[in-house]
Amino acid sequence: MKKKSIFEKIRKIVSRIPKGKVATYGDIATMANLKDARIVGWAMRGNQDPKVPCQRVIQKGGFLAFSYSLGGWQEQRHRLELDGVSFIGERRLDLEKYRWQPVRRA
DNA sequence: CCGTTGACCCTTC
DNA sequence: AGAAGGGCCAACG
Repeated sequence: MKKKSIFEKIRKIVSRIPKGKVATYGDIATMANLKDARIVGWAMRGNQDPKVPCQRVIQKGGFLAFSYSLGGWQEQRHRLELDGVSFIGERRLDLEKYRWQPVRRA
């Protein structure tokens, strides 16, 4: 069995985020069996794959990431708006409403 | 192999 | 209530 990089794992998880939903780095880190959210961000930063909706990956509290490699947080916000996500402030969204939780009761 | 970096989060002063 | 620092894990040089 070939050793898969964490990016492969993260990419798979992020790809599973449904449209109109968002996930935090901390949650994704937990999903990937990791203990730190930085690794999640690091994986994206080094590999901005268009197949990975890294736009749906935000910070805790619903705040967008400041360093979005694909054009900044405003570009990320734009993409999320296209997903149907309503923003509260300049770079904040309703995390309580759009938080993607994989196994939270059917 | 050791040191540095990194799109973060939490605890403490 | 606000600000500062440490911590954790993985890849790159």
